Amino acid sequence: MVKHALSVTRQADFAAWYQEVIAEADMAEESGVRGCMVIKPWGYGIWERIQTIMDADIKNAGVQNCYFPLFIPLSFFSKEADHVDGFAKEMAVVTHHRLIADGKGGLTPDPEAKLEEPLIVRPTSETVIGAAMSRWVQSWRDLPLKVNQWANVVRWEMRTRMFLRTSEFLWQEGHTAHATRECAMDETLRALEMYRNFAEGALAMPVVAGEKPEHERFPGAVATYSIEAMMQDGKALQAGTSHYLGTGFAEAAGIRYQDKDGGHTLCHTTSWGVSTRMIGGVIMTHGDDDGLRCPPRIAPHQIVIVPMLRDNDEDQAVIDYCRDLEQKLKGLDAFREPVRVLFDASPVKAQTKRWGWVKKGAPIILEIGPRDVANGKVAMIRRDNLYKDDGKLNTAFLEKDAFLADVVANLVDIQTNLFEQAQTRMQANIRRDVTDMAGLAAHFADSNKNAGWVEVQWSRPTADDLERIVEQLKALKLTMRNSPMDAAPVDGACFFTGGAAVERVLIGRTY
RNA sequence: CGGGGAGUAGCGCAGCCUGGUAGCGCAUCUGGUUUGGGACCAGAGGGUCGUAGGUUCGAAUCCUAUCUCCCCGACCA
Repeated sequence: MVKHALSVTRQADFAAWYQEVIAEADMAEESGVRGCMVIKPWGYGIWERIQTIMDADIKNAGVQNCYFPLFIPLSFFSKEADHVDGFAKEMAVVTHHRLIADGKGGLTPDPEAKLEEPLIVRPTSETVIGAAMSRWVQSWRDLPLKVNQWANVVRWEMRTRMFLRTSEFLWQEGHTAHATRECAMDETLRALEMYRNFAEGALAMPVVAGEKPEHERFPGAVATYSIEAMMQDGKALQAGTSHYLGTGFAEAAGIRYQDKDGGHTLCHTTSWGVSTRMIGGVIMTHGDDDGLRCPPRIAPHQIVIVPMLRDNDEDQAVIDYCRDLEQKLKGLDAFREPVRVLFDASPVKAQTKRWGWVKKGAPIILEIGPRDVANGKVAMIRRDNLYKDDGKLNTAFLEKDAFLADVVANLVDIQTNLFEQAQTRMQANIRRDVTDMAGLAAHFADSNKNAGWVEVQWSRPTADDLERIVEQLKALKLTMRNSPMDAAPVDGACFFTGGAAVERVLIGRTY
């Protein structure tokens, strides 16, 4: 029987396990403000890694970073009707600009300082950026216009969960304007592919990229695409979205260009984003009963050196040996970046440090004691392979030089291993042999097991027909996730209507 | 936003029913003995009991309001 670092297992209570990982890995904590969290150094460090890698991808695609205001005038926001319908219910509104004493020792908004026009706190920035684009775009020579911002946004959520759905969250939002529908669609799909590659390559999180059904679209979008990841409990997590917005936002904001013939034409716009939600996805994709397993590419520290100090004369030799290792490791490159190594010299017991780094998910933990110094060895723990078959810690005692020669390959192997484990699990849990609603209900009947997703063929009905289907699925607590880009061609009848199928769609439970 | 549960030391909890100025385990600090699967012994420090009102001679305890968290539902780019 293996003794695990966490008190709750995934099997026993997945939701409680998820919260314990966040607490024990010291990633985030409650803030006292409803739905808002404090992101602590280990959690924020992972976010910084996500930013670093994705920011390079974004710039590589010819997109430039900007910053737009947190506050949006209500009148800007009101311009696109569908957009308003989608977001109005969850908006934070600023109505005053000054506080005065309330006479009871506290403060209250000064009624004299009411804003003439309320400001909303951005839930997304299509409207302000659209206003800027309308100034920036004059001629066909100004297109395409591609900007991105890293920012916080606020959506007044009724029910929140750390990283997965918080009232305030951090994200990047890319916004582009193009001359034609084709160019805008290319950009929408480019962003989607960028996200797929990032999720799979950097987060080691397999995803299905596809188009959202009509009723799951972003408010105001003509087409919405997503990457969907499967968590260890089988639920889907929408981990990134990309929208083709047509000309609706351009019309609302007045984004027009003068073409070569002198005519004024509306632009086609896109927007796309990923958020701190991805961190929740990493936890639920790679975490185990000992905490997080952080993929090396996004681990703030890829290798942590823990000295086994004993408050005696041997300590200095151990410290020197560790420092030497630290310097040699820092000179190496993995994934085309310098290796990130931490020598954890904090005045804490070695065993406590070890389990702390296990829970945080540091990919490689080195334990260095006097015996290693004397023998020229290191004791290495790989976080993706923590235990031996007998349940004991799988510590490898390696010659220092051999360790240094293999360490980059080990990091790459951990990254690959985490991806393959998740990939195998996802593929094993997508079923394609469910043929009717009764079968679907039966498949998802036991909510305790990982039911995964079911892929069906459908005719993509609209209006009332679609609504009826959505209601049927809702009764089973199911939703349509997306229609995979790389699904097999259709070869049968619609799962719901019996008509001719036009595409495949994934059905599952969701976060 | 509806239903349910909870908020007492850094963490996990008891005390509340039956009001009398707060306790346990872990963690922390000091000293000693230890040390490669989360050490042991001894001593010590730490809490306006979520917040604000009310009842009372007296409130963690009773009443009211409110904030935050968790679960279920509705909602959800």
